[in-house]
Amino acid sequence: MPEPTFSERVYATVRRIPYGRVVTYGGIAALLGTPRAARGVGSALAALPEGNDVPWWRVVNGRGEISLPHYPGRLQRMLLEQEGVPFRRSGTIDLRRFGWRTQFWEEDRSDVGGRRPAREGGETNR
DNA sequence: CAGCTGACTCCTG
DNA sequence: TCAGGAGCCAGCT
Repeated sequence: MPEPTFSERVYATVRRIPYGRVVTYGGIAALLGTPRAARGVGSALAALPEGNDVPWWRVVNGRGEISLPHYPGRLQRMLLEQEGVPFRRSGTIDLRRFGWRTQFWEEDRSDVGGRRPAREGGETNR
């Protein structure tokens, strides 16, 4: 296992999320060093097999809500509430209180979400 | 190797 | 607060 795939690294990171905490897709991507790969994180989790040891339910979107519109039984919400993570009436989670390492990327999100860091000089680095 | 798709995120009106 | 549009990534066809 010389070069773990992106998905492998995603799973490894998700396994480190503490019980009762949640992380956003973009947050996982940022921890992996690729803050713009939030979509890739979603794809990786979507490919998870049934019997896995990855707490995928602790991953939510940037607005603190479940990103599984077509998943039956509200399973993710049930599991989170079971861990003590409360949902507001609007169906969102307070990431400021339950987000793991949330304040870390609150300091600088200029790289998150498909947006590139400004680079006004217009200078071609080479 | 080109083209699509999607458990994403951000900006603007 | 909500809808529309655009950008970025990994995995599949």
